[in-house]
Amino acid sequence: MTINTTLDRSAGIAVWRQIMETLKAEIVGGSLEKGSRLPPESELATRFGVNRHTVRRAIAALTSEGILRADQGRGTFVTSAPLNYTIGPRTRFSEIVSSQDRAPSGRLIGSSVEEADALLSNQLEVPLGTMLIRVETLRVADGVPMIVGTSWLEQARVPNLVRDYAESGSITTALKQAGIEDYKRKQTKITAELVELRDAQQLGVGLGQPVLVVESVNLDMAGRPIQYTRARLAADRMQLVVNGDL
Amino acid sequence: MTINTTLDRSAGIAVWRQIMETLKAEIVGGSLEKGSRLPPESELATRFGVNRHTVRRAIAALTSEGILRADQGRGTFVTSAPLNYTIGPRTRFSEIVSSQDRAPSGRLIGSSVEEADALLSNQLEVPLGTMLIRVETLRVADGVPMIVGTSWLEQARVPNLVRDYAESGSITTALKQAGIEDYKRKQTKITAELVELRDAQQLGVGLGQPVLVVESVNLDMAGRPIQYTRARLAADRMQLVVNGDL
DNA sequence: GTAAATTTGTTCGTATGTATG
DNA sequence: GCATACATACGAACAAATTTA
Repeated sequence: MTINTTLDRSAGIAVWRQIMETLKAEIVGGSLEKGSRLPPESELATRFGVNRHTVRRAIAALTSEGILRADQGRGTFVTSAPLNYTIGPRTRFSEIVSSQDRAPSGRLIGSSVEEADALLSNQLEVPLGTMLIRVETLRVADGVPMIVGTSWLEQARVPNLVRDYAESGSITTALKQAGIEDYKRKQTKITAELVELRDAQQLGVGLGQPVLVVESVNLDMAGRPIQYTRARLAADRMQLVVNGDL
Repeated sequence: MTINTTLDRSAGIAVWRQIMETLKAEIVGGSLEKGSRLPPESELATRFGVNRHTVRRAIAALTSEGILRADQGRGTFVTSAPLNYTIGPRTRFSEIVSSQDRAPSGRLIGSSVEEADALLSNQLEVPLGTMLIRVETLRVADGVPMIVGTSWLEQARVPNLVRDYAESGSITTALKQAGIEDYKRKQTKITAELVELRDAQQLGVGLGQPVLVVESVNLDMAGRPIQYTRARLAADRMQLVVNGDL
């Protein structure tokens, strides 16, 4: 299925960029699989109703992102497949990534201690003003930034979280060292926004691009909220997959 | 909180558009409330490091979207705040998006017959070239357009789908008349994209805004795919909520 | 193995859109 | 409104690498 390709020439978005986005969406959507060959530039130019140069620029942008590779005389090929991120009761980023043969890594990019405001006290079921640890993390697969996440946890329950996370690169491991053996997802809220500057820099996403925003609450085995997270996902590289009814 | 902004001059997105998106994000984010006055153009020009002409163009775009109103001599004011519409535990996503069945305030905005391409034949498990019915629907809540959906079904299995849908306003009913008593959701994929021109018009969303894209497959009771749907949701008005007990 | 066809890569020129001052 | 600089888009031609007949 080729995605609808009506180009808008007065929206303040360059045509080559609109074509780039369309192609990327088709790759993420699965119409163009990893390893498959793109139609020739001349054919794409006809399809989009533009000059071949314009298609070439879109391809060049995708090439510099590592999504395509062009071989003179042979064609242009899809080099990276989209990462599918399945959410469910036992969502673990590292499990998802490694099951798709990619090397997972989480990096701590910041942390602070702050008091619970109304939203956080409600989500974590703690009194207003409770001291919370806030950690900012960047999750990378195969060297490609995928997710920027901000998590809040009750400081009293995980006093050494920042140190343990920095050592292991894994929240699961850090929580275990605080005596929390396992946890499960309570609820997940999903929406889309335009990327903010800091996230754009962290994710290597262009300004004006959309990100998936996933807000979630994790419960310990006693059903008590342990972690509230607001994650921003590079939408052009990821897709959430939910099995069964939604 | 003003959203910090580094402008990119060769990203294929015009500077006036980057400024427009930044201002819109601040309005959506609540920094600029409805009725409040924008800083003067000259001040915004300084803040963004651009010429006043460029700021004016961004403001003009927001004015034509009905978000701002400029009064000569007085200033520029925020005239509309975005509304939020949450899909929660009480609102089944499937009821709203693909099936549009039990509460048929969905409207048929188009239909056609086409051959299955690689993606569709894979999703629906039919041979390449199988004749499919494609239906386009628009879902409106409280008079506000929320979702544009495109569904494909095998024509041989539901030859009178369009007529039956038009009569009943319900895909469930139309499927029953084709002998398909019930169906269930197989899988849902979620990603975010920039809105396409046609969807922007249908949804009343500004170009350059993100939409949630939800792709889903429905199975009949024998486990055979019956319907593949690709729905686009106005992300600034909606939020998907997934409960942990999937 | 060679020639032709295909496909990407490069270089001109021209016109239009965007942003500044 | 006007002059300037740069980015974007188009068109034509040709070169280089590869595949196909």
